[in-house]
Amino acid sequence: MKKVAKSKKIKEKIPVKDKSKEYSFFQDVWSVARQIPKGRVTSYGAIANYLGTKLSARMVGWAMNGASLAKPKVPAQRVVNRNGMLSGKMHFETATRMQELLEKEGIRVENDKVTDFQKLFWDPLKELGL
DNA sequence: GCATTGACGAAGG
DNA sequence: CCCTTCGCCAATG
Repeated sequence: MKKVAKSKKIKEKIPVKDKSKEYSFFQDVWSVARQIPKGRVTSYGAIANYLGTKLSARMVGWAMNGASLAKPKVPAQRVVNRNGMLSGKMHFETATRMQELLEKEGIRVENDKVTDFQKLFWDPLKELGL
């Protein structure tokens, strides 16, 4: 994979558990996130599950923390928690940025959560493989 | 190097 | 049904 964008906040350091692996967990997460179809959403747990670390959904969230540093941009707004809630909206440029992006794609957001989340849910395991 | 935290999630009370 | 605890793993203090 390409090198990750240089960051001043997180330096250029990318968490890599095993150097023998050419990818980092971050990049994998971003990779999956970019494949989320427009107008669809998924959850941190689903991505974690796809990466084989479903018990580490928190790491996905952590990875998304650096999503804003990724290039091309990662549609982090399409990634919500298992409840369909925009748990990460506060990490966007503005508190309303995430919702705006989602509504722009035709996703209805109500009270900080995606309506019809279950219907719009996009499971990488089901859609990409398996 | 231990303790706390976190864009999560499942299980238990 | 709401709240607490625990697990997961990496970063941060």
